[in-house]
Amino acid sequence: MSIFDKLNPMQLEAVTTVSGPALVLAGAGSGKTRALTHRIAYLIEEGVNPWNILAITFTNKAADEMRERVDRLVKIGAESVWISTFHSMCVRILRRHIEYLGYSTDFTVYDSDDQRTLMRQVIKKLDKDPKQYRERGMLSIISGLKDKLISPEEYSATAAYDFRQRNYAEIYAEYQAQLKRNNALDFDDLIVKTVELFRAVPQVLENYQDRFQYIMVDEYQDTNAAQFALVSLLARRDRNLWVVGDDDQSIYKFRGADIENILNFEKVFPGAKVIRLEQNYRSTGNILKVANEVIAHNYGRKGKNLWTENGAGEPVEVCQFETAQDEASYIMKQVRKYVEEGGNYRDCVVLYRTNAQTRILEEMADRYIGQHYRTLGVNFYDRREIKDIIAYLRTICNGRDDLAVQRIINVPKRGIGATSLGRVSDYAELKGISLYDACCEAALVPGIGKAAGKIRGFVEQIEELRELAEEITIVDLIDEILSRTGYREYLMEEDDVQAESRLEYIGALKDKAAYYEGDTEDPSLSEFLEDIPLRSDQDNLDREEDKMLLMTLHSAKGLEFPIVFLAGMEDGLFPSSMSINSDDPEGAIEEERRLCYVGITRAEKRLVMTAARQRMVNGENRYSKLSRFIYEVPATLLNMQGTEGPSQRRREGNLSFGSVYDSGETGYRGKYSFQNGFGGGFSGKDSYSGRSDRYAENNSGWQNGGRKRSFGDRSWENSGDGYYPFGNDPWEKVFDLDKEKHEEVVRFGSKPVISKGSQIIDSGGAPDYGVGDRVTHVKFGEGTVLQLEKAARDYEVTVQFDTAGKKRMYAAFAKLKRV
DNA sequence: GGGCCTCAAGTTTTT
DNA sequence: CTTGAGGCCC
Repeated sequence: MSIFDKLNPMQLEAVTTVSGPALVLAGAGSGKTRALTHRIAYLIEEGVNPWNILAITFTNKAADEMRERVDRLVKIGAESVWISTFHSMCVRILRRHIEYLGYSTDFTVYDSDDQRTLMRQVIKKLDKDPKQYRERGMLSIISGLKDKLISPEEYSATAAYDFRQRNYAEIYAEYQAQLKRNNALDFDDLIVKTVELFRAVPQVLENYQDRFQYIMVDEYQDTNAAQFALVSLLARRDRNLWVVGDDDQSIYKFRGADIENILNFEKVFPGAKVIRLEQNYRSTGNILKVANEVIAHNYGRKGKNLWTENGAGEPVEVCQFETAQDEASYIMKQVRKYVEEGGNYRDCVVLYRTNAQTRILEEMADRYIGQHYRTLGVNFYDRREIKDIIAYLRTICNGRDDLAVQRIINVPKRGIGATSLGRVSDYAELKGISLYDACCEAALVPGIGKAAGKIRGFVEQIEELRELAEEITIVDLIDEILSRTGYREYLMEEDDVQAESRLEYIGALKDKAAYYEGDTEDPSLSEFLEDIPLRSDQDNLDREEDKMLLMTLHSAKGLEFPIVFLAGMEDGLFPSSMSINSDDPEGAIEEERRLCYVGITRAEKRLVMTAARQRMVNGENRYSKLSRFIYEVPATLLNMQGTEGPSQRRREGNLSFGSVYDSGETGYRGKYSFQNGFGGGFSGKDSYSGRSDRYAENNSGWQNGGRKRSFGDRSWENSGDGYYPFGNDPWEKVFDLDKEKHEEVVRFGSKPVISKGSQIIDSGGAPDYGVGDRVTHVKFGEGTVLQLEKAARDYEVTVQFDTAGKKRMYAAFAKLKRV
């Protein structure tokens, strides 16, 4: 019995395709990684030297997992197979050969934070208006250019006649020059420079072509033009390129992933064999049907039809709640129930569109399931305290790292401000030395004055630490940094609330250092620091730990869970209003739809999609309908559960609209314009004349089936009842009366709601207290109202608090209670 | 130099 | 609401 006997015919076909270009279209849960690893085993069995095999993934996690599986599958020679991410592969190549491109081999890799710092300096240096040329915008333009392998020179040539583009070109060129001056590469450069190297030095390319005769690429749908060029160069000679991907799971277009790479594979590699893996082993029949229905709404697909032999399973659940809090507590209660019935926390995951949603979910998780959850959120290495400590380590390790020095020279405060730093920096540039070296001779810097002594203090600290670093472990070195520089005290003083957790994170960094030192033959600080920019939180995801996970949909790619909650299934949130209102709504929404498909197909047994009618977004209450993606699924496939308990808000009665539209229970007369982008689903042009309650019942197939309805330019037939099955949303009643001002006060029950443009702000209305009344405030305690005046959208109240002094605030936010 | 204030902005992000 | 950056004043 061979390891290949368990493969299905298509998998076997994929695995035994040894030479020539091959495109494996692998649907979600169709055994993609299995095919990949088995193919490596097969190649070796067929006599291919493991040394000649290269497998490229996007994440460290995927690479680690593949490594492990190959090791298990292949007994001899597995360790010689090169399994790596695009980026770490490029780092390895560049550390050997980058001198051809005029960099030195000990280059630093800049992470996104470093990039922003550098970009800020570039914009300042070139004296560009920071309002018009924002760091983030510039970086994304440059990243987009690099993804397409467009150099500053090439871009500059095409941008000759456009003022704005000329400025972009100038910024790009300067940014690149600064990187080079710092002997640094950003993430995109890792790929770009490797391609440059291969193009510039044929013998190096040949060297790697000899080495990598069999190339495999995972998640091929996520490659960008630069990565494609890299792979093409390597595979050009032998044409043994085997790629696996799923066009329906391409969710990184916004980062330059070019779906065309997969759609055009056969054109670029004539004679390519195309193999489809369509049997899904992961999900129940119902879940798969829902996934297929949703993704069928996309155009220009390669076309796959996923099927499964698994049972139908339970229907997919859809639950809409009044608020995001209700939604979150429902999810957590469901998890708790599942565990009480014998399940494990680790079977469950909550997926959502934006990181902003984590707060409420975590709050409710704390309340209902205690510590049995973990959030994949901000990257560990992106935390401020971790970056600070790393900057110290970087400075100790290598004095030429200007960015690191800039970060810490005044953290904790040493009285070295922007002016002094600027003087030292100018001096450094003038003399062509590094910032740190300039600090070492601070006394010579013109106009430096008293700051010289302070800078000397900093240099002495670093020098001491540098000497220590020779003798002690990295773990101890971190402790020395904390105590000698006063960083620990600095954290304590800065914010006592977060200080403790920040110190815990630093503790975690020490753990990582300890692990590295224990695990490495000849540990060195520079090696420890070297690949930190290439590491992410995802790498340490521990699925063995019995904890429920919270993460964004993007982070969930490649994972699977018995029970998946898709939270925030609201139009405007998912798909995001950004996508709905983008220049290319069709394309942007298709990408969101693929993301939805990714989310749905993570589920093995149970899928619950939840939404809130009302959610705080950017401090404002936003009302939303269910996501359009839910309406793309025939209602018969879904178990619509309505809200958990009756809606308090709806019981308050109907809205009335200022003085113009004041109505009773039945609804409103007049012309209603639904706000642009608000709540999703309707564009600014959409309007309805008549009674709003009729709108809910009769217009556009709101609640009855068989009517055509549309969102923007797209329209489709309602395939049955079940649309908007949850009664009248408060949202329905909110609209924009005054188009000039885009601002109107409407009344929602007893509570006025103010709308502004496409946003809705909750307001407290007239306070139930007056001047002279005694009131309490959650934070400030008791006090006496001194003044109360009507402001533009709210009342402004001035209170003399007994202990907290005099405060002036908005009534709606102050939430004062009469005593 | 640094504290305080105001203002604007705010997706997703494997590396 | 939250965060960050720049402006202003001491």
